[in-house]
Amino acid sequence: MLAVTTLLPGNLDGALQREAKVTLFDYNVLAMLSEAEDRSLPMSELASRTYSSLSRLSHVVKKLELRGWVKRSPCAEDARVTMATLTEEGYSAIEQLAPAHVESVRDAVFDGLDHKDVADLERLGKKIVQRLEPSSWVLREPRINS
Amino acid sequence: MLAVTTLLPGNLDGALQREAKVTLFDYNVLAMLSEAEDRSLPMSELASRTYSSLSRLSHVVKKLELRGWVKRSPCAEDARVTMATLTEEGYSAIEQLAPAHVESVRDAVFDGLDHKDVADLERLGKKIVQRLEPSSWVLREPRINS
DNA sequence: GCCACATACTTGACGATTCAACTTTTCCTC
DNA sequence: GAGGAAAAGTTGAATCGTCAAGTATGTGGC
Repeated sequence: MLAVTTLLPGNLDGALQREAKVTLFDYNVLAMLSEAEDRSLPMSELASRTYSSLSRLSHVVKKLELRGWVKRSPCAEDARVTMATLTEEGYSAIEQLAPAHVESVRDAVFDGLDHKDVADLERLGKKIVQRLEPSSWVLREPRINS
Repeated sequence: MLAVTTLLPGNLDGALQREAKVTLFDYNVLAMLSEAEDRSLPMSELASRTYSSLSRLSHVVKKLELRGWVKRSPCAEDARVTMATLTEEGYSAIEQLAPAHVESVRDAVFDGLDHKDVADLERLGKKIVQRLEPSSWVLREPRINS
């Protein structure tokens, strides 16, 4: 497990880094925003979807904002929350990055597994996440179009 | 998978950090040394067993040396290699840490899985490592006393 | 309607990690 | 046996992540 949890992020991160000076975590932030309604999420929601602390996210979003990929704005209903929104540039950025990243993931993981393996992987992954973060969104997800 | 590879190391690392100001990676370095012959390994071998770069390992071993847990010495046969050796203090340190860490791992992973799950986990883990680092020691290990 | 507590977020400092450069020693080839 | 490539480490700078502290806003009890 140590091998997997060390090598896999390292591998994916390395590929993204070489490709575009972007971290796996950066990528994931952009990805979550790109899939969200209005390409926007409150910081705390984004933190929980990326499994990160608010602090870490705050630093990273600042960096991404400097690159012009994300912007932050206050929320009308609750003055405590900050909304992070993907900009057009941010959207094109992730659109460009996605194919190579998907390919990396396939390469590193899925090309070596058959259908049963993938099903097992999902089952086991969920069981483990269940213990670590029972409230994680991956455990909800009823998959609308299945 | 992202959830697992993020939450699991985070969880274990956090526990060790709180317990003893030690990283999961530090722990792993100590553990690998403690299981090695003479509690010693060449830096490069240690790096490969901990899935780290030589650079990362070098920094960490320097830190552990400062704590008095590890010492480094040149190797007679090959003047390029330096040997990392666990000191007595280092050994007691990991002896003290181990029970709590094992408990964390059980808690986070194995308590939620049955026997079949564990077998599947091993199979999948190996398949993935196979693609990422075919030379990894976890794939050899014929388990002498099984 | 005020006090305490919880939530949402930011910041700065510190420690960890990566990256690129460099040194030293060994191995290979001619 | 000289020259060049590869292997083993180390180092310093830059980036990343974590932690503790701080601010501002909301919420619930009395």
